[in-house]
Amino acid sequence: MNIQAEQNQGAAKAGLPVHETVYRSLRDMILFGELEPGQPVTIQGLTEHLQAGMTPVREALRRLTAAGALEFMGNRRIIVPVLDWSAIDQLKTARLALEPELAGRATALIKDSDIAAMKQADDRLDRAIARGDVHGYLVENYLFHSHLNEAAQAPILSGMVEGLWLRFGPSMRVVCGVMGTSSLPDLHKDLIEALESRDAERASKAMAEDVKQGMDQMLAGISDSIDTE
Amino acid sequence: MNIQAEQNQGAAKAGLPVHETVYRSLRDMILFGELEPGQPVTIQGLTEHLQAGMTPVREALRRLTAAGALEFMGNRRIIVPVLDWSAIDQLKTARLALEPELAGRATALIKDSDIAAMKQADDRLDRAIARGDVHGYLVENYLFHSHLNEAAQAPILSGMVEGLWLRFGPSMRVVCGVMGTSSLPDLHKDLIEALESRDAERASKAMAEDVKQGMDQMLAGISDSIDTE
DNA sequence: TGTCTGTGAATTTGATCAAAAATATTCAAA
DNA sequence: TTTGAATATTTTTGATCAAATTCACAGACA
Repeated sequence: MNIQAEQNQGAAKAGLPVHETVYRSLRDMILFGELEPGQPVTIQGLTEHLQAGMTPVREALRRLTAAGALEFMGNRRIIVPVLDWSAIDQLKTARLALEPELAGRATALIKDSDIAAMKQADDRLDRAIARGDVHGYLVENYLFHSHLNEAAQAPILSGMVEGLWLRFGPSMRVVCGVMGTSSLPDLHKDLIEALESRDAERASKAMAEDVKQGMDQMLAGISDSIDTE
Repeated sequence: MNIQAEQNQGAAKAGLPVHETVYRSLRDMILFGELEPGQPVTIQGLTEHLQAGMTPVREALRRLTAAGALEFMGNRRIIVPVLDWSAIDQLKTARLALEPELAGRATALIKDSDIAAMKQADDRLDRAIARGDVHGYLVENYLFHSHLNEAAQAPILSGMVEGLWLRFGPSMRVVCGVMGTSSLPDLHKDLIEALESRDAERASKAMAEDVKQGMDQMLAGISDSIDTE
């Protein structure tokens, strides 16, 4: 049995319905770069890959397409979206509109234990970069940000941000693969300091910078891939 | 056959898959106040109401719950969400972050024919208010805004906004019912003038005001309903 | 080039199973 | 006898699956 199928089985143990465990498996695959932009995603392929029935897979795919994490072509085909310049620009706009706001809101509410958890994630992130582990980088970076977003206690806003991450997840891997993880910006330290001193303004600014650098890197990666074709 | 089932059949004529037509029927029901906050939504009820099979209905429901338009309770039940103060506050924040941006982007791109269509929608909106037609108000108001959002040619951002409208759709009707449509703000005229003079800054500001007034009215409606219980 | 047909995948239906809610029933205590 | 809590039963509803259908694409053929 493959890794995803095992994880799917493991999640099922928790008494969750199959469509939910399938959804989570797929979400993680998208978020952490298991899927490549442009890659077709078939129902039957996933039923085998995840050891699940057709209906649960269909439902998980609908949820992901509704969120924009997958793209539904007219002709009953589903693919992993390929982001063009405009898409990345829009994602940058949306992230800049929401994530600094969440960081600001989180500052007043976040507990020391949460900050500690973020520090740990950031440490693991640094080590992942040091060993050139792209997957590890993606996981820890997501954990770092999502932990902060959760702390803001604004489920609607953080849910929207989650949707944005799902959209650019697959493209992240490609960009990281091209650029390497070494030169990636690290404003996380600044952000953590801002949180520790409960400086909402500074946290918000730091987050804005982090988002800006990340998305600009994606934009740069896109123009590269256009040049090299 | 009921109205929704007929519309569903009508949409099916266009060669669209059933799950798509079911989705659109349900989306319209949510958007235009056919469903009440707190109301349970059952799969089997919808299969009869929309004259469709189980699977397409399930898929439509998954899409809507993924968008936050419906809420998935722990015990397999789905209801129309009841918005509390925090939810409305978050929706206000998100709308203020996105819709003025879209209005600004649309200003440079919008065609005169689009502006004309918006004017017509606004006229119908005024007439709906005059005759106290809440449903007509909701429809035309949505058409007015979505027309503008489409013009911005930013499908990711306008998709996000669409999701927000789905979240507060059901609560809109309740608020309108309590307040009446007569006192609702009308910054649409100002917005249209800004578009005609291609003044992005002014269009953006006008949109921000419109959103602010609309959401503040919802917040006021909520505190009313708390007071009166 | 255009049409036809086969193949494979998506879609849809209907049936089955499992879970939760609603209803009815039992039994003990006042 | 009546009340009420606990329990059993029925019914409704959701979850899953497997079979049948529909549809889109690709290759064969005119």
